[in-house]
Amino acid sequence: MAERVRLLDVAKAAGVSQGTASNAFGKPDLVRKEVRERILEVARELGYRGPHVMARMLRTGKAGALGVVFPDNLEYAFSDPVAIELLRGVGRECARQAVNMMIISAENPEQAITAINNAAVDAFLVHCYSDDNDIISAIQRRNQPLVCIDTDIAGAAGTVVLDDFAGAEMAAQHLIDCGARRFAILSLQANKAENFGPMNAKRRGAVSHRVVRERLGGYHAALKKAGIAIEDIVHIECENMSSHSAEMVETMLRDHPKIDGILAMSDVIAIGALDGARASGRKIPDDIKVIGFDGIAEGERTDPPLSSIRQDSVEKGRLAAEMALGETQGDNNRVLETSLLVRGSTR
Amino acid sequence: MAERVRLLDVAKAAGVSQGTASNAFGKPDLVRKEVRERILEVARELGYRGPHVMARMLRTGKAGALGVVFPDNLEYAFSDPVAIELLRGVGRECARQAVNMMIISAENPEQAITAINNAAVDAFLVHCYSDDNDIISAIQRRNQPLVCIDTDIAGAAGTVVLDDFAGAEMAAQHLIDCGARRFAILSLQANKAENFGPMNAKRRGAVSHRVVRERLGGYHAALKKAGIAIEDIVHIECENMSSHSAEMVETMLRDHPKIDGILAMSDVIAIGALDGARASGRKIPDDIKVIGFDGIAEGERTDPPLSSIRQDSVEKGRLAAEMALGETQGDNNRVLETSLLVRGSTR
DNA sequence: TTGAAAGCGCTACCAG
DNA sequence: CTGGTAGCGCTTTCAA
Repeated sequence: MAERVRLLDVAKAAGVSQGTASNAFGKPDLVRKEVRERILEVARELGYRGPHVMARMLRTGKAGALGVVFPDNLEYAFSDPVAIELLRGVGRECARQAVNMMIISAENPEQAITAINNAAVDAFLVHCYSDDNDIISAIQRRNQPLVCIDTDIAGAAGTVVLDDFAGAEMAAQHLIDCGARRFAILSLQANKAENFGPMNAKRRGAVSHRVVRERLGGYHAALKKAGIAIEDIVHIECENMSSHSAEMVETMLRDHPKIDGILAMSDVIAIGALDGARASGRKIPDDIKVIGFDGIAEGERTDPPLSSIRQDSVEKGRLAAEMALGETQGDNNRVLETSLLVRGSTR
Repeated sequence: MAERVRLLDVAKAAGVSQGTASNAFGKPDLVRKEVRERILEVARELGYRGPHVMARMLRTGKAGALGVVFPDNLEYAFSDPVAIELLRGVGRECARQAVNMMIISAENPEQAITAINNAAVDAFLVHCYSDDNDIISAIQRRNQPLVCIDTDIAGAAGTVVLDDFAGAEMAAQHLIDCGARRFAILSLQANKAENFGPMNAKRRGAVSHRVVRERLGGYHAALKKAGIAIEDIVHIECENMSSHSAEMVETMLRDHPKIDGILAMSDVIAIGALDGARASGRKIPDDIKVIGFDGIAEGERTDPPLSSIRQDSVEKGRLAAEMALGETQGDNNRVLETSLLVRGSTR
């Protein structure tokens, strides 16, 4: 590889100072047209590739990139449909603001901390369920704007969450309206430690993930209002994977054959629930009604199509990116609304 | 915000030279344990946040990130299931090599060029169909390793493509084996210019996108061998969107009601074809057989489940990332194989 | 408008 | 093992 041509070389060859040459590239208005064109011409002749990115970064202190981190599970970003929608929204806003998008990737938490420390970015976006986390501390140590999605983090520059309580309440109320009386709740992971399977009262009381806590609260509120005792509800903690929830549901229906309403905290879980219920010989929605949460596109093509609580994940991502990149203008705590999406699995 | 603490401040306060302080962070083995611990202690007291990323980059010349570009359509990355699988593979390899992943984002080609010039990365990965492209020129101007996926680019450090010809041949042969005789080919976009709708012979001769050219060749080879004249095949160029291909197929079946085999160049297109055929009153696979290309997960849940040519997009992405980040070891032109995936839409 | 020169903060080298 | 120091390539004052 030939030796790199530097701005100074161009300046000398063009007979101008380095400062003027710099302006020819970065602030064309400040250089007389004639001079500017000569500089660009000389640059081309010398094979100058334009200002060195890292040098400019160091000088200006701007990275021109937004860091995106998924601390709970770093490969999750490209596996979960909801995370992908989020990324689509983030990408859209980044494009609008002419900023690149840095996905922080790592195989384990320790490596993630290094990855964060090595990332040349101007701000961070974090999607996670938990808030006590070495990864998050590492981000905060960088002392750059940090916006978190779906959880509250102390000291964050902004927060974008859903009105999860209201959404869950809506879901449960809908199943009640459809005539369900014996409920199972399929929960997302509730704590840092993986502990899948039936949840007893103690575990339900120790939920640390905000999303799970809120949605559980919403479900319970609606069911209680309908005269259903919390103790009569079956609670199961699932991995956010259809194949896993399908198994869980098969087992569950063996132990609790009278269940006629399933409240799933994600559509991915709900889709597995449809499979599990069908495999257990149930007709949906006649024998069991199922409602998910998120409103992902895949829910249109399940058998039967999945009812859900719709959220706008794309907009959630876009908004978060806007907050992270923005000049912290005004309201930094956004709560987005959800809506009921009725499809075949509940009617 | 408080004034930034620099490494020199730490060094002074700890009574060591800047070089030693640097080593305490970056090359701990070179510093006596006792000294190192004092340095780290002092750093903590002073609130030093660790080496400045951009400064280190400038000094070492390493960015610790891989740039990923989708020149054909910059929002495409998070919309197309195949692109997402690709990203998952790229992300996996980046994680393995402890490198972050920079998604180049932009709203238009001009802005994309700026985005590329502003990206602090060590190598580029490009997924595209066309090879003549201002965006690609901009990447090449950076003079960094460039690996391209699904197309050949002159001067690339590496290339990962599919054996598209063989895959397409397999698809067409399968439909023939299933008894189809009157074919329609639903093509991906064939050229830079969008020109959706029926393709005449002239347009078929002017296909610039490698993937389309190869797959078309494969389809034709198998059909010709079965005694079917190319002129009797209906060719339609589709946008890679199910809703679009569904419309196209409805129209097509009105004009060519006897079609009994559909060869789609992507599963996304094929899924729309299923919808369109069903809307036109056809039974699948009895009246029409449909086979896609890619083998995406969504194909399992369509009605009926979609037959396809399976490719391993995750591995494709991973391999490309490995080549881009690697020391250019050995074979830089990989051709991946495909396999036939028979499901309900062809039996 | 243009030129000269001062760093941005760090790592790598070389000498001890 | 440690210290001193050059310089990565650029942008941005400040003066002319």
